[in-house]
Amino acid sequence: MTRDDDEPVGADAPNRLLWALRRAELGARALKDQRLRPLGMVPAHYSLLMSVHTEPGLTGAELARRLDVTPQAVASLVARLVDKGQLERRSHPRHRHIQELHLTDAGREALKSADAVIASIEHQITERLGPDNAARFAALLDEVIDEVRDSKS
Amino acid sequence: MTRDDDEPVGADAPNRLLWALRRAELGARALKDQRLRPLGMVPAHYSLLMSVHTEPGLTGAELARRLDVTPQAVASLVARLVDKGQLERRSHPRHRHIQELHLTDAGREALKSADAVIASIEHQITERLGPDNAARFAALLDEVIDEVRDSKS
DNA sequence: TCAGCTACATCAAACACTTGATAGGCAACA
DNA sequence: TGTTGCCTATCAAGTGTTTGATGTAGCTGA
Repeated sequence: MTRDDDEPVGADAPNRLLWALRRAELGARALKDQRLRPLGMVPAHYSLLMSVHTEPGLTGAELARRLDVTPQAVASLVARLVDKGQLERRSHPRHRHIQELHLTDAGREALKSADAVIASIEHQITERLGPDNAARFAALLDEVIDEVRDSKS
Repeated sequence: MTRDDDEPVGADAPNRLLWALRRAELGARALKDQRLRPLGMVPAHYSLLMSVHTEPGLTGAELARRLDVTPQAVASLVARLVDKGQLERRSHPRHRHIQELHLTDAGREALKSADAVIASIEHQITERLGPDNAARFAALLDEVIDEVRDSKS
């Protein structure tokens, strides 16, 4: 019986970690989407508003890097949020053709509501895992982020 | 100073867990994509082939549920993989208009190469975390999956 | 001062996926 | 033995994102 290589792939054990990571993120995204929708918002809008709130004056290009999407995708989102009156474009003081992004009052209000929803999901998960495990989980995620970032470059 | 609510959202601490989860998955996906591309494959193809390998005879609709996408998206992927000769449609013995999906030899070969790549990424992360932490990480991910699945329904 | 470089923004086309709607077949139940 | 209901597959249209390419403005070094 020397036909160990008959099986094209090993048991699913080795792939479980990445698979679980994908499933968890997929599920979390779906949940966020479900609970954000009644507020007329989608996760992508929330992420963008939150980024601008954290770093006011961000440009479209920088935002694209933060969110890991293309500048065009950001432009599309920004256009929509500007239409909704939640976001504001201001021209950069030094570079005229560059646009700084800032939240409007309506944007801050929308973000506040959305953040309450996100925080509640966060809280729900933290409660399920327990505080210690939640902290450990966050630390492990950070290490995974580091590892994949390093080996990508 | 009773203006604690001046800040629309709390510190980014409460949102760190979901944010980290998203970043980790995003990074992992990018890494998979980067290393799979030289093999002429994308993560979506890999997932599909792996699912069919694990459960031969899967139908398009069932596959859609496994992968959390719509049947149409699956049909599109399947069509491409059939063109590449890696996947085969067979009509279901009882239900004629239903198509079972099976890997071809070429598909098994492609999956084998791709799985080696994925396993190496998995191994790399496991090594970084350490075996104990990797196991704990997988367990925590499973719990998160459970939690979001339960609260979605 | 003036090339060359870099970075931002944006237009246009291609692509992938979703939502919505249609058709056909099997099965269970009256 | 119809007939209702569910599930599958697939077509068509709409949406969001990426890829590719263009124009423009500031920075840098000769």
